[in-house]
Amino acid sequence: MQELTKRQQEIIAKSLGVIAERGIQNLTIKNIAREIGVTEPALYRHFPSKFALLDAMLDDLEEDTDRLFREVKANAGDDIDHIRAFLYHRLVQFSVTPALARVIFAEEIFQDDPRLAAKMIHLQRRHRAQIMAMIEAGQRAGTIRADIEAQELFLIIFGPIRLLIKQWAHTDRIFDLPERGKRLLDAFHKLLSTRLAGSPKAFPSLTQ
Amino acid sequence: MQELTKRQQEIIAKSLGVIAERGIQNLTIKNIAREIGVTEPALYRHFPSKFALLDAMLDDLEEDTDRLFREVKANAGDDIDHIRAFLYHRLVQFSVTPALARVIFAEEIFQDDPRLAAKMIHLQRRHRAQIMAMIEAGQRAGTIRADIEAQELFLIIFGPIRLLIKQWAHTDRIFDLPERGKRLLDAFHKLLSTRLAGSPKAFPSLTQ
Amino acid sequence: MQELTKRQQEIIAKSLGVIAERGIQNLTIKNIAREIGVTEPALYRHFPSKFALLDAMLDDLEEDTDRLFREVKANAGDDIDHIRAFLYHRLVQFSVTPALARVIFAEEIFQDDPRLAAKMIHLQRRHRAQIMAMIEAGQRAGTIRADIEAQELFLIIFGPIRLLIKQWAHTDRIFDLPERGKRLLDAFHKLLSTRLAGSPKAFPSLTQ
Amino acid sequence: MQELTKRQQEIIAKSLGVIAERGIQNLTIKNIAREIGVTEPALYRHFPSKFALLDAMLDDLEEDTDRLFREVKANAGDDIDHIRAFLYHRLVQFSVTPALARVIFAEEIFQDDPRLAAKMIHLQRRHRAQIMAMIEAGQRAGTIRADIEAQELFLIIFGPIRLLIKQWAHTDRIFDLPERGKRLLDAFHKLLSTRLAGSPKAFPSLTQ
DNA sequence: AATGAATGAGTGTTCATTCAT
DNA sequence: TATGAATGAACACTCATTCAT
Repeated sequence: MQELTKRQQEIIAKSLGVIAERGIQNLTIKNIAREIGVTEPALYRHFPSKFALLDAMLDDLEEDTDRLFREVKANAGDDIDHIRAFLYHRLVQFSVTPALARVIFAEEIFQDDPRLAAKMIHLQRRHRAQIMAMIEAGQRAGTIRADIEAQELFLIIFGPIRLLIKQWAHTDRIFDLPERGKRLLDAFHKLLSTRLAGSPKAFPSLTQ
Repeated sequence: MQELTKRQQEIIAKSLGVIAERGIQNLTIKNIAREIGVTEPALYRHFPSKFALLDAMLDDLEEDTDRLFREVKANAGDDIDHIRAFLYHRLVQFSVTPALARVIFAEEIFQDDPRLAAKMIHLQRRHRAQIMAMIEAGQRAGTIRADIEAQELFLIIFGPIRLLIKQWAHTDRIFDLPERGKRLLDAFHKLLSTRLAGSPKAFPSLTQ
Repeated sequence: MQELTKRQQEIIAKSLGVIAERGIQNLTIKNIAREIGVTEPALYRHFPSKFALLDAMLDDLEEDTDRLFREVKANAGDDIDHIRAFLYHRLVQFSVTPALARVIFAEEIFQDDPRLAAKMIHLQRRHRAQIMAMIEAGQRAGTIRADIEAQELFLIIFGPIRLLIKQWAHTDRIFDLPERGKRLLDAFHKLLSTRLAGSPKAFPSLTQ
Repeated sequence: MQELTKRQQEIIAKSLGVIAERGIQNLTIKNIAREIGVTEPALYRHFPSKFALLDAMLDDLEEDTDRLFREVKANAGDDIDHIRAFLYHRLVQFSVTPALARVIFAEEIFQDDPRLAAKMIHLQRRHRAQIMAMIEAGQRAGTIRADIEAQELFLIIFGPIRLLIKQWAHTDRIFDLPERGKRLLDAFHKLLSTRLAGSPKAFPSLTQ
């Protein structure tokens, strides 16, 4: 989790580009090198191995997500607002950097290296824990319906978002992801909030 | 979509075995051949290419799903019952043949071959259409809440199920998938049904 | 230590050829393949890895040596005759297959793989034990001088032979190895035998 | 054979360290640079190529050996004493700088570059000539038995020493090399000296 | 005197596929 | 219906070396 050099950041960025355009199974050293305009060995000056590159990529991803969690929590609103804001800005993030979506869904491939698989699982577990904590807090505070267990609510909230992202990625990003996401989040509001109907809060814009 | 020979069926079955045990990225001709106990060229007697094999595998999958749809619809109950029954039996199917779960989530890899990608998308589109039709029928019949569009309801129903399956696969199938699925489906009942509370129908057992 | 196929034997033979001509550090898959006249992947049909190839080569070597030991012991003569016969025929073997000499002296390179290093050491230990046993038997029988410990005698016998082989290999095999060996073995006779002077036995010719 | 700078000497010393710890086949520019704590290109300030480095290393080696010869000859004693003293102090040298042993036995690798190979051979030839001269002088003076040719005596003296060093290096230097060497040298005394039994001279300690 | 960034050639290895038998 | 033997293309990675700074 150390600081990345400029070049390392560039490599990760271009790698995400390769993933976005050709899928993660085509994220080869050769393809990355070609994208950057150098030969393959050049990459090894910046990352000691492909594993290290992917590892740094996942770290980057985790940091991004953590930052989003922090920013969302720093804003006003109750727990349900926080969850909705997190998910919304996540979708915005994806729509800006579509490769992230493909990375998220690439567990199958990370599965190949046990260390990356472990990291991916750890990463997902942490995010799940964050969301779960918000849900439970909302249930205790009475803003989220409590007749369904938090465990199930997590699936009900996160599952549709994931599926939406997947549909978006698979339809060549034909629709506006955040826009469709809003409708989904409104539905969440209707389904899960204990507040009487009434338009839910707008999403605060974040610094990044 | 032609009839498969006994040997072809065996190859597909063993291939699913390889996927279940080692992931789809390890579904190589060599691994399949080893599993069956023949040499690699032998496979080419039965399928002209790896593509053809995967193609047949997807056809198989589609047929399975279609059969499940038919059986579910043949049973009594309203639309919401049908949807719940379909999803429940899907989970049972997965828990019996875990490889199916990995195939479902392997779109990334099928993506490599445009023909397979198209087929995968077509397949998913068809299933989505079936579910959507049920949802819309339920909304018209007044059994499913109509204040959320069918489009969103589809995400809200299918997304959590997919995520549950993924969690199950990624935790080495540590929990009982159909059992956890039931709790999720109960939650769906609470969220989506217009019927007053009351235990939802039990799931009919199907022939297969 | 299983049976080798014809092709495997050929590969080992050609590999020895590569070693003889270009040194063991140039024993690359590419060079072997080129020598045989196939592409590199073809070799992997016959040996699963380069390690397996080298492993089989060492096994072959050990078998050869063991056979020589057996044949030598089957001949008449006392222990000192056996030792001398073993060494002489070893030199003949080397002069026929010069690559063997380079393999013998290639421990440095085998050292790279811990499994091969272990095998090489095991192999040398076994041969040393065989020679030592002969020396000690000779000392007990009174045919070999006993005022020097067997341990030292082993060095005194084997060391010069090794050095002679090395000189021969390093001078591009300019001299007749067995011929020069004979003179060395005669010297051994003078130095180590308790028998009165007199020409030592001639070397029986072996079947192979 | 020009003077080496301080930095060049350090590089050679660290290179010997790399050889001692990881073998000569791991003597890469990268490993040397890492050992010294600089980047790879830095080495090229001090040696124009890896060849030049190895070349200087061999020169160093030769100089060391020559110095030992001179010092040994400067001491009292007859030829057989000189030979024994030379060998003994060589063993001491090796036991102090184990890398030297690995260099000595790395001819295989030097073989790759014809210039280094030539140098190595030249070096060995010169040492051989020195030893041979001593042997022949001893034979003329009547202190070394003359019924075996000097050529063979060289093998009989140098071969066992080399083999001992090799055993020592290959057993991770488990035994005391000079100590075991003494016993070997005592055996030489018994075998080669014409002097009647009686403890051979002790080894003079040298200045270095 | 040293570095950051790069390279051409080469390493062992795996892949889907072909072909003669 | 299967095998033994092979292949072209690709894979991640290492090597000694160069060059601008």
